[in-house]
Amino acid sequence: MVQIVDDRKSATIERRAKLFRGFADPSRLAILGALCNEPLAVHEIVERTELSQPNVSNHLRCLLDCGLVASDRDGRFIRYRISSPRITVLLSDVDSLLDVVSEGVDACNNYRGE
Amino acid sequence: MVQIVDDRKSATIERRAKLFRGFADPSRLAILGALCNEPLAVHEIVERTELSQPNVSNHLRCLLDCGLVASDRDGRFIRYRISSPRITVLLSDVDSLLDVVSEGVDACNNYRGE
DNA sequence: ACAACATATCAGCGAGGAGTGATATGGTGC
DNA sequence: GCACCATATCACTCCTCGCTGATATGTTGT
Repeated sequence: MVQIVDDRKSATIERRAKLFRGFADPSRLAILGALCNEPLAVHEIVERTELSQPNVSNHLRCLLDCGLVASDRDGRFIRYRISSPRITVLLSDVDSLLDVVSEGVDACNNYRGE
Repeated sequence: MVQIVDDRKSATIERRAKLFRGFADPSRLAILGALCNEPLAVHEIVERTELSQPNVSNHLRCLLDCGLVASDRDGRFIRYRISSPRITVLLSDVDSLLDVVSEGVDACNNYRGE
């Protein structure tokens, strides 16, 4: 019983962490940022983010499997788009949190992030 | 000019990524989750999360420097608390996003997260 | 069917972070 | 001042992730 509750709790935490990790990468954020404006094909994402094509594809695969983006075939293109408005909400909430803590985040070098 | 804009943009993306990375760890999420209910001293966090004491201290240092938590000395204890309600907002955003994508997140094994 | 473009996949390398164990610092009450 | 508790710090190892380069798959027009 306690076991089950603990398992559930940690499962939830693991999920949250995993989802956060989906956002915790500059490349994926760049991709999501680009897709926030409009759906884009892979080569368009490559152009705008200046990431390599395999790199973009790899991240898109990850984002797709996680359900953060969706894809539609359009001729020989594959058009990707944000899967849920909640993602946009999350991204803008992060920005408003950054308004408060950006200074500290920049300064934090413990587990350095750059 | 374009340079500057690009730098700013990427700086923002880097910041977002760094901030997300702050949340992208089960231990830190457990700590933040514990602190969401009430301020706690370190040893209390250790008890509730069942993490090792040095581990908790390390993460607290990181969270403190990033400005995600704040601390007050109380006798020989040091009491930590969530620094901004926006953090709670962010955490609940993630949960509501998980309502939609948890299935996919569980399934995603590309960059495996467990 | 073939050429050209769009996208996906894979192996391998390099780097950064998380946890541990041992130890140091700091505050408290006797 | 000393024993004790609370917290912080440090060195080290392991593991995972992200990027690249080469290549495969797939689609379209001729």
